[in-house]
Amino acid sequence: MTSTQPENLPEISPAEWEVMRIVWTLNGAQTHELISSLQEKMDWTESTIKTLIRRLQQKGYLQRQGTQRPYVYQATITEQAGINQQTDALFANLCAMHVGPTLIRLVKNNTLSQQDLTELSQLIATKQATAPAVVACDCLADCQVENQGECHE
Amino acid sequence: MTSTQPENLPEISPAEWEVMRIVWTLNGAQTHELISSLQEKMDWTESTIKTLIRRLQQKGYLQRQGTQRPYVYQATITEQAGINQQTDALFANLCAMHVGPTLIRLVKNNTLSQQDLTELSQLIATKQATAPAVVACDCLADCQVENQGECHE
DNA sequence: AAAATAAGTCTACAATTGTAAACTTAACTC
DNA sequence: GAGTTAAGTTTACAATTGTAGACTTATTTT
Repeated sequence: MTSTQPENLPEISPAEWEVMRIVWTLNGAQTHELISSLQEKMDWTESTIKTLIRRLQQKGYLQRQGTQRPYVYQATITEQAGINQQTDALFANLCAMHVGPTLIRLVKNNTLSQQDLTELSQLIATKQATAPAVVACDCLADCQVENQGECHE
Repeated sequence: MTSTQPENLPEISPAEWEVMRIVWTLNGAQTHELISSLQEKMDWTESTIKTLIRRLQQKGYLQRQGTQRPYVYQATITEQAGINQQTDALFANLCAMHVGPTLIRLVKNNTLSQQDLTELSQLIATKQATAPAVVACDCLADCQVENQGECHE
């Protein structure tokens, strides 16, 4: 897997993630926008949201625009970069053997556009040229050596 | 997305996840196996590992086998179920518009077996019949209505 | 300019998580 | 069966996270 930690920023927590989504979606947002958007979805007080905004600034994911007071908060990384960070963190800890079935399941369960599917399909065709017959488990340091494929049995 | 919370067990934390991987891989394990396996990878004391084992039991993810003392700890959910739980939790919080590119990236960056690729390819062919031209953002409750596709611009 | 409001900061506190020492109990070894 | 060792339990403590009240400072309104 390729690791995509843009800098070495600390991770975005689930609650903080909700704030980032709005900022990304609106391409920057003011406090009151964040408050009203988030309160439609989450049962949070203003105070909670302000805390999350502050922590995201401290962590380096949000930056204020300008010096006048209705500040606009901007994200310091793109949404896709944020998503990559989250997915990479997750996939880095999955058994290699289970990644295939997991991706199949995700493709199955999510709505993809025609273009996504076309791209995927091309990508797969390319990969088929060099794909191995099986992907071995990599959960144990010595799995291949000692268990010779006997792990997960 | 399909939600896969097998029961309503609390979530498995990252450190706990490492323990589960070994249990899954070895199809059940004793304390000393967990300790030696994990210490090859993580810089943890025995004590830390014992704590994680205990918490996993409390959370309902590990169960002891038998009554004699070298207990064997068994997982109460399959590895794939655990992985599904983790990935579903993550994907449930991604903007629908970004799921496609994210899956493409994951397929690109991971090693898949010939069979995985074949299955994926068939799945994609099936999906192409009914896939929409575009997948709209679902970050804001009223994104479609109010922003008419203007979000994320 | 005074009042009202919105924005921002400070402080707080409980739950979860990472990390681990110390203690107890069962099992194995001589 | 006494001692050693492995396993299991209890307790602990700091960091992070979720959650939020209270206070301060700008900004806007009348």
